[in-house]
Amino acid sequence: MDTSEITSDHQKKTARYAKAMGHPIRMYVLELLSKQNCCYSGDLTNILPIAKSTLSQHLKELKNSGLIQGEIEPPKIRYCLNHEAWAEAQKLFKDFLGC
Amino acid sequence: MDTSEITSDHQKKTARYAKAMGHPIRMYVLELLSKQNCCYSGDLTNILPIAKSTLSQHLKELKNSGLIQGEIEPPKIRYCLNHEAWAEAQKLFKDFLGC
DNA sequence: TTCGCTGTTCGTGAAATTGCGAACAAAAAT
DNA sequence: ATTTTTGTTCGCAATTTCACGAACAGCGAA
Repeated sequence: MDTSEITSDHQKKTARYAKAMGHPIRMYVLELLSKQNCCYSGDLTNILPIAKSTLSQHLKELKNSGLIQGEIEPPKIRYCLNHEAWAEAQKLFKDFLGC
Repeated sequence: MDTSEITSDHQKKTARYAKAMGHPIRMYVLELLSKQNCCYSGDLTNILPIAKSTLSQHLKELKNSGLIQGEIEPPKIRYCLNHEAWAEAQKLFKDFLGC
């Protein structure tokens, strides 16, 4: 079905950000990045008890949502928050939750 | 794998709330309830271009997350926010997003 | 007792998600 | 040139999600 006429653009956007946050591993990554600015994928692989392919998938989902971005520093990749998207998410959830 | 030792309780909780918010239809319902206090399932069925069984599934997901609750007023059901869970979600997302 | 209304559950199908190991690719190190 | 390191992608399996129509269940109305 097509709900595009009922649900608003900000509802779709908020839902998209929420979906990206809807997994504890991704919450962990986002919280880590909001505290320390950036991190390396390899470091996360050493910390988190999941396969590096699984971590790669989670990071991809966060990138696809726009919340983080990765900068290649061969052979590593440095991940950080995408501040533009982060600010947008802040505003959307503040408006939505009223806090 | 078991990430229960790495991801914290608040990260799991925030992820759970985020998951419930991760669909535009559920965002629509939550926003409606935050504005007008309560609504009837049947009214939503008339507004939203989705099958009533689909709406029932979405409402069930919101109930399972704790964000809403339904009160039976035969033959209808009246849905409203669960203010305790809503307040918790407000705090969790405020702490997480820093807004 | 039967009918009508409201909402849920079931079964289905398709798609998405989640996890993994293996294979691959790019770059640096040797 | 080869090896090592880092991270991605593929294929797989299992599960979940999302959508629906049909059947079911509870209640009030007739």
